[in-house]
Amino acid sequence: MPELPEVETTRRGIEPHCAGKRVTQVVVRDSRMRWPVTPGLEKLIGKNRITSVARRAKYLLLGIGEGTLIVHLGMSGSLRIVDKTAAPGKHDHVDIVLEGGKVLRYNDPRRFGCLLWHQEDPINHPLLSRLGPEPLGNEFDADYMYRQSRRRKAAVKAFLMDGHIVVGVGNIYANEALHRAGVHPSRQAGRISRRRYDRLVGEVRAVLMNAIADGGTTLRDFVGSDGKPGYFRQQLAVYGRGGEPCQTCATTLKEIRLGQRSTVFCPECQT
DNA sequence: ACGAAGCCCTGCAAGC
DNA sequence: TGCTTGCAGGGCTTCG
Repeated sequence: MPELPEVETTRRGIEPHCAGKRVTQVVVRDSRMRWPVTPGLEKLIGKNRITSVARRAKYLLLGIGEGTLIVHLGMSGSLRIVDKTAAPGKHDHVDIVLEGGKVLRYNDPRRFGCLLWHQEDPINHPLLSRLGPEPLGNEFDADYMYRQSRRRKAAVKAFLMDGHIVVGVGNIYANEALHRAGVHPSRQAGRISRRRYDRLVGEVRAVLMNAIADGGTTLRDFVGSDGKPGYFRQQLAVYGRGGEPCQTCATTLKEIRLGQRSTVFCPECQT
C-alpha cells in the first residue's frame, strides 16, 4: 500500500493525534520485522512526549523525547489511530499508547517494515544518510537528473526507482510518470536528453502531487477505520492496465518485467 | 562504481 | 475442494 503519497497521507493523518502527546505505554507483540524492533523500545520511549511527526523518503520519523523512532511501512504496513479499547487483530505488531486513550497501532502482514530507535539526528542514520533528494524538493530537477544519469546504462525506470538518485518513486508512479513523459521504461538512463529529463521530472512531480492530494481523499477516514487500498486505481493510466488500449493513442499497452517488477507502457507513445 | 539478482514475509488469485 | 505456483505497492545485501 505505501507509496510516498500514502506515507505522507499517513503522516498527515496521525500527526494531529500524536504531536505533543505523551506516550503512556508501548506494547510490542511481535518484534520480527525487516530488522528486529529495537529491543527495550518500551523503556526507551515510554513516558516521553512525541514532539514531531516528519517524513524522509518513505520513512516516518517520530521525534520522541531525545531521539527518533524511524518507521517504515514496507510493502504492506499501516499505522493507524485507534481507540485504546479496540482489540488488536492479526498482524497488529506494535501499539504506542498515548495519553488521552488513543493508540498508534502498527500493522504489517508481510513484516517488510521496521521500527528502529535512533538517539541522534536521524539524518545520520545509515538508512537515511545516503538517500537522494526528495522528489518534491528543489534539488530534484532536470539538471540534477541529467548529470546523475551520464554514463548510466541501467534502464531509466530502474534509475528513477533508485533511492540513491531520488527517493519515493515506487513502481506504480515510475510507470505512470514515464508514460506521461513519453519515455520508454527500458531506455538507458544515460541516453536521455536534458530536455526529456525536464519533462520527466515535471511528470514525476505532477503524478506524486496528484496522488497526495488524492491520497487525502482516498484515506480520508483511514484513521480509525480500514484504509481501503486501490482507490487510486481509476486514475492510473498504465499501471495494472497491460493489454488495455492506451488512453492517449489506443495502442495496446504492453506489460514486461524490468528488474523483477511489472512494467507497463505504450509502445507507441513512449520512445 | 555500477547493475542485476536474491531475499526477507504473508496473502491472494489463478491454474490444475 | 485442495494443492501448487506466481505475484504484490520496498529496498537492503550480495555477487559478478
